[in-house]
Order: sequence, then structure tokens, then C-alpha cells
Amino acid sequence: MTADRMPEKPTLDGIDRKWAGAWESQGTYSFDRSATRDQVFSIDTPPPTVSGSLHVGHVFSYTHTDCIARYQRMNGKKVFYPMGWDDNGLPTERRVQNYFGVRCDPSLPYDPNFTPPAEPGKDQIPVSRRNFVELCEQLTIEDEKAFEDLWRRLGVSVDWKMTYQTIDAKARAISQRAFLRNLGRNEAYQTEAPTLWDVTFRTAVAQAELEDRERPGAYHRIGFKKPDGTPLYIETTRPELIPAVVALVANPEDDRYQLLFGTTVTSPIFGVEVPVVAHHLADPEKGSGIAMICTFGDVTDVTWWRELQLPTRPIIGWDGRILSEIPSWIETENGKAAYAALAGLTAHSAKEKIAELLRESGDLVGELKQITHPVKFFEKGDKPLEIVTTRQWYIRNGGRDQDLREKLVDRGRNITWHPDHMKVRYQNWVEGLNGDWLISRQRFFGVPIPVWYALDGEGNPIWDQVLTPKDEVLPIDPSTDVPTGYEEAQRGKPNGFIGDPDVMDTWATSSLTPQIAGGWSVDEDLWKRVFPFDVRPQAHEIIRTWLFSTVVRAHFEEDCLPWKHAAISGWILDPDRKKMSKSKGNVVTPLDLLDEHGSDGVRYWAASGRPGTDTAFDVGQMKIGRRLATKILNASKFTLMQGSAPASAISNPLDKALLAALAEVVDESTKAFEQFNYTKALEVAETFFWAFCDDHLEIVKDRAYGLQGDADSASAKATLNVALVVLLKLFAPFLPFVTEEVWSWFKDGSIHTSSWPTSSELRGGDAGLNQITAEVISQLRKVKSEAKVSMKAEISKAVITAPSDVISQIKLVAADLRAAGRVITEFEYAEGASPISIEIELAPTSD
RNA sequence: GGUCGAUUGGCGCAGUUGGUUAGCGCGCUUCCUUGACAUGGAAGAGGUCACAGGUUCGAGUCCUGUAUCGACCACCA
Repeated sequence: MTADRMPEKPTLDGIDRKWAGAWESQGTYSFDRSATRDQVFSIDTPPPTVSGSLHVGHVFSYTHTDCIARYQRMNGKKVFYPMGWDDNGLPTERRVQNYFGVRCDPSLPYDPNFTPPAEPGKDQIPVSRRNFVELCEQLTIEDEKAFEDLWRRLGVSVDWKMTYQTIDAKARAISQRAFLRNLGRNEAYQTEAPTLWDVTFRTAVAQAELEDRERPGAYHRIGFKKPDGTPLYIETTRPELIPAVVALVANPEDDRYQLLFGTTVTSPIFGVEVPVVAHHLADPEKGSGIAMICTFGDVTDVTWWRELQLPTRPIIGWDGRILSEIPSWIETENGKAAYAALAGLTAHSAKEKIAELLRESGDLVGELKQITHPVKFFEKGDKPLEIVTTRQWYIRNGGRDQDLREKLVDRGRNITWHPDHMKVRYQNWVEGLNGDWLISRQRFFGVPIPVWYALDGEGNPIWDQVLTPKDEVLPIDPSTDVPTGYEEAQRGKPNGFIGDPDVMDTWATSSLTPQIAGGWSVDEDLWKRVFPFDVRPQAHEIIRTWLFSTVVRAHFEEDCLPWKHAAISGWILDPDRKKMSKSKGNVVTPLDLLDEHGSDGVRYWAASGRPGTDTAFDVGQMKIGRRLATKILNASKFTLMQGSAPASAISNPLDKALLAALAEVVDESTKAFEQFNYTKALEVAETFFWAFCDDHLEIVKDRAYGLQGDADSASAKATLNVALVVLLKLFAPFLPFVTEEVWSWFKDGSIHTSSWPTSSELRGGDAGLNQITAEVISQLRKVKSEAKVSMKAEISKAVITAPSDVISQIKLVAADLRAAGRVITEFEYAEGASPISIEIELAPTSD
């Protein structure tokens, strides 16, 4: 072992870029696709949303995965570690609109010569869907470059030849193919039904995309008229929906309303007669115990409407405003006039207006009771969701089918979760589903739903006459492509066809990341080498979306789990223990961090966050990581400066003891990695390493210098060499840059493709001796520290008291201990009880 | 409302199947201008493990309850 490439003055400066470049040019992380499935470790990498900004959270969780990947690679696996970009979906649309100053109008024809203005203008330019998608692709490429640069700099060991975009042609084809196969097996279907609707984006949203937000509201106490003319009071937070009322409902057990069930009452102002009905979901404790059912105010209304078979009286349009046409069920002149006053208003304004009208008519009584209550929002939206009736596509997910639900819950049980308790989130979610997965979105930048509908003689769609494309023409866009047997001229014409205008939910495509990355249906050779994947790393807040939907798709298509393990990472919290978020302005730019602390330093911090545990953003940890990297550099330099000796020269008991202790560390680290516990793996290596530097390096210095003879010197050198190689390998998954730097001083090839250490070659010594040695040296130091003298002060006499077996062990390493402690006489021994105690006389100083 | 997790020295965290004086890092105190490293090294102070019960020869480590924090799910007239 020679280290002639070792620099005079080792430094961390510049090693990040140096090695990132070298790994790329040498293809260090290339996937070997000749490997068979059992030789492969495959990772279903989360494709980050590229329209978002780079975030320390990304650095955090991707480092975790990378540590696992690097361990597996060194442990002999061919690591399949692709990278994808999630550029499909609403966030990209919004960015493109603002960036280029355009908006998508699907009714426009494609303009191949369109170029966006240099500066976005005041008014957005309408463009065709295809033009819009092209702009999305153009912009996301820039974003993806920035992400890739960050990952390379961070040392994420993906194979950059294998990247995909969730909007690229391959992903679109796979997404459409999977959908069509779901359709063919009746796992996908369309239906017209009340749907949660975002009025800003004018699209349906799925249950998985909902979130509750606390909003102020007010109970309005409003009188309906009983047949005898006396009022029946209900309380509602949505008086603007009174024109949409179809019934009043109370609990069948509620004594107050027994006599009213089966009778009718009349709505105030609008004079519409509605029945009073009973249903167990009505809560006697809420409001006045009797509620109005409207079509539709909330999801409970939908349940009542469905189960009680009530009529449909929608008054809210897709834009969230009160429909302008006066509904047929409002027959009185007063009612029509009142409705006209509301028509066209937003729900918010209509609420104020109708409150005025009701106050004037005397039907609104008492003070408004202000409350805050949770309201459903689209997670990306900023207005409350409405419920409107629309035709949508669904994929079955157990929300309406107990049998399927149980099968999917069972799938979740068979995933090995890290940490284990995350499986409960999956179960909670699947067991709480109340409908199938709504996958159609009334948006543009996404994978089009690949179907057309035949039109009847009057040009109306025949919904159950779905026209599907042949597999080999995928991907298609039904707004520009033509179904077999038709011509473009027949689009929209009687007896012609019409394309489905919608796109699929972004999760309908990202639920197929194993298929997209693994080459399902396009590269079957690759597919059989990587699927099912070994691990899905991801964040816990998307268990209900990404993780669950991926399980659903694999269940249908492959009848198995998409992966064996789910490694769930936590969140980054700012120092106040609040979740870090962009809106709070506390986000730190990852590249700045890497510049300041080095990639290894930042990775060290990330690796200290345990799987599934939220972790504070802490530059202190990064500094410690950088200090560790510096220490590795210096300790390695020192070790290599001692020169080399063959491993056969290892004969000294202390040397063998050190390696025996190291063997235990190797075993612990390996075991931890096998359990995805990278934090523990780092911790055991780090603890040993500092002890190695502080004790062993100090203790064997004299011996390595040859002061105790050639044989002992060679033993010391050989031991240091072996230990160094093992330690560098143990750190390599965490600190890939500094370990590679040191490796390059004395080894050929990359440490990252070298083999993971095994403990068997290190065994043979007595690890306990290492411990005893450390205790004795610590005692010698303590005396000097308490005497406030230098560590090189000489000791003229030392009497060691310990049990006899310990004494005999100490005798084995006495020469090293005396040299390290500068004890100028032989030790004296006295038999005694544990622990070891030492009495010392310091040699007089000659000052 | 249901569920899951957390509660250990000033701060951030470990504590594996219950077993001698509860560990680590940061910070703090004192000391060492040692020839790999001052982006260093040595020694030291500081917790009885949220609270109340229980099981046990023995509990931070198992059980029950309470409190606080967080998350997920649900409710949302």
C-alpha cells in the first residue's frame, strides 16, 4: 500500500465538484442491466415536482435513499437507481402561464410556428393544448437541469442515463396503456355524479387531494313554514343554498320532530315545498337538530340525496357562481325575483345578499352565531370546494367495494414499513375511503384520457360508446388524433365523434413510476430484472396518494406489491419545531448550504435524521459533519504516512484487539443498513472512529515509529492500513466525497464500487483488551489533566490496581501504554477489585 | 371524536429481547501553544428518565390511566 498520490496538505476544498465530475465521466453508478432480479436492488425514486423550488427537504430525504443505495452497491448488488421528474400537473401549468403569459384554450388548433413573447404581456395569449404542452416541456427542462445539478453536487448516486419525465412520450404511453387495460378489465369506469369541485381551477378533485381548513362561518337561524303557517327553524351556515333545498332532515329518534316526518314545509322567500325526512346521520345536537338538504352543500348532502332518493336542484355553476337561469322549481313571483337578485353572484356574495333578503322578510331571526368550522379545500386551491354534478372517470380503489378494500389493506400489511408504525396511516386511509378514485381532471397539462365518444345523429355524445385507440399508436391526444374508422372532419359532427377533453390526475401517472422507470410494456427485459422493486422511499404525507395509488395499480396489473419496503422519511422542522415551509420564508437554499458546509457535511446532518422522524434543521450538525470529514482526511494522512506492511504482520495483541472491536462495528453497521437504519450505521462507525483516533493512533505511534522493534512496528502499520480501509468503507455511504478523496491517494478505482467490509477477516483478537487499554490510558490522562500539566509530562511511577485477569491483560500491552502515557518506569501491579485504579507519581519537571 | 407517535441533563438525540453507577453530540467549566489534525486534544460539571398507579426479585425499557406536543383519519346543519 503506497500513498504517493497523497497531497502535502489535504483539503476538503473543491472535492465535491471534482468527484461529482469524475463519477459522471467514469460511469461509477451505471446500472448493469445484465444482472438478474436476485442480483439487483431496485429503487422506485420519488420524482420531485420540478416546478417547485429546491428545498432542504429534498436534500434530506434523497440523502437517506442514497445512503441505502450506496450500501447496497458496495454489498454486491447491482443498484437500479433511476431518477424521474414529475412535471405533469397543475403546478407546472401555473408556472407556464405566468412565465410565458399564455393560457390554454383546447378549442384552438395547433400552431406549429407559435413562439411566446419575450416578455409576458398584460393579457394572456390563448394557445392550443398542444402548444401549451410544448411550452410546459420547454420550461420544465430548465428546472430539471437545476435539480440534476443539485443531486450531482449532493452526491446522489443515481444512474443519470436513466431519467424520465411524467409528461414525456414514454410515460404518457404507459399511463394511457395502463388506463386502457384498467378499462378493459372494468377497473376503470365513467359515471355522472356529484363531484367535489374546485371553482378556481374548474376541475374535479379526488378525495386524496382534499384538506380541511378552519374557516369562520355563521349560523343563520331561518324559518321554514309548516302547513299551518307556523315557522320551523333550521340553522345553516350556507343560507345561499336555500334555493337548492330538497328536504329537511332530522334524526328518526328525535322527539321534537316526530310529528313532522312525512309532512312538507315551505322554504322562505322562494316558496318551494319540501318534505321533512328522517335519517340517522342527522345529529340532534347540531344547530336546531333539523337540517336542510341542498344539492349540494357538503358530502353529507350527497349521502342523504342518494339514500333518500331526493331530487337534484343544482344552483351553483362550475365557476362557483349562482346559475343565472331561474330554476324551474321556483314558481312564485317573489321567489323568482329573489333568485334574480342572487344570480351570477359568488357563493360568498350570495350569502350576504340572501341574509339581507331574509332579514327583510322576517325569516332570519336572532343574531348570527359566529363560529369557525372546518371546510373542505383542494390542497392546492384557495376557495372552498363546491359539489357539482359532472361526468368523470374513476378507477376502483375499494372505496365502494368491501372485498377489494380488504385486499388492498392486506397488500399494505405485506409491505415492510420503515418505521413500522407508518402502516397504520395506510390502513386508516384505505379503511376510510368513501368513493372510488376520481382520475379525470378538467385541465390541460397532463396525460389525456385516451378515449373518444361516438356522437348520435344530433351530435350528442353516446357516453357508453367509448372509442379506444389501438395499443401501438399510444400515446395519443384525442383532441388532435382521430379514432379508427373516423376522419378528422367528423369531429364534433352528428354521427361523428368527439375526444374526451380531460386529462388524468397527476397521480394516475405517478402511480406508475415503477412501470415507467422499469420499462413495463416497452422493455420487458429490463422490467423482469427490476420488478417488483425493493424499496419505495417517500414522505409520509403522500402515503394516501402516491403510495396507495401505486399499490392499487400494481395490484390490478401485476397482482402483487410494487415493492417490498416502504422507507418513509420525516419532515424538516425549523428550529422552532414548526414544519418548514416556503410561505413562512424560512427556507434555506440547498446550494448555499452545500457551498458552506460541503456536501459531506450536509449529508451528515441528513443522515442523522432517523427514518420517519421529523428532524430539526440544524447547521450545527452540518458543522460536525464537516469536522468529521476533516478528521478523516487528517487521520488518513497520518495513517498512510506510517507506511505499509502486509496483513500477515499483524501479531501484536493490541492490534488484534482493535480489529476485533472493529469487526463488531462492521456487524452492527451491516445489520443496521439491512434494516434501513442508516442513522445507526453512521453512529457506530463514528463512535469507533473517534476512539480509534484518540486512543489507538496515540497509543501505537511509538510502536509504528519502530521504537519497539521491527515486528511490532510492522504489526502496527499493517493494522492501521486494514483499519483505515474498513473505516473508509463504513463511512463511504454517508460521506462519499472525502472517502473517495482519501481512497484515491492509495487505491485504484472508486471506493463506491469496492466491496463492503466483512467482519470475519478482522476477527481473532480480544475486543475486551481494546477496552481495557482505553481505560488505562484515560486514567493516565486524568491524572495529568487534574495536575494541570501537559500530556507529555513524564510519569515516574504508576501502580495499577485491578483484578488479576485484567492485570495479565494489561501486561500484554504495557509497552504501548507506557509509551503513550510517558511512563518512564515499569508498571507496578496490585491485585484488587474492579474497576481499574491507578496511583501515579509525576516526574519532577525541570523548569 | 378515532388512531398513531413523542415526552430522558440548557438544546438536539441514543437507549436493542426489563438486570450492576442512564449514554452521545452541541453548549458550559478547567487544562494542554504535543512534531496527522487548534476546523485540534485531555479532564470535568450537569438528568432518576412528563405525572399517577400497577406487574416483577428487579422498569427509562412491560401494563393502565392522566397531561402536554405533533401527525394521520373523521366530523364540519
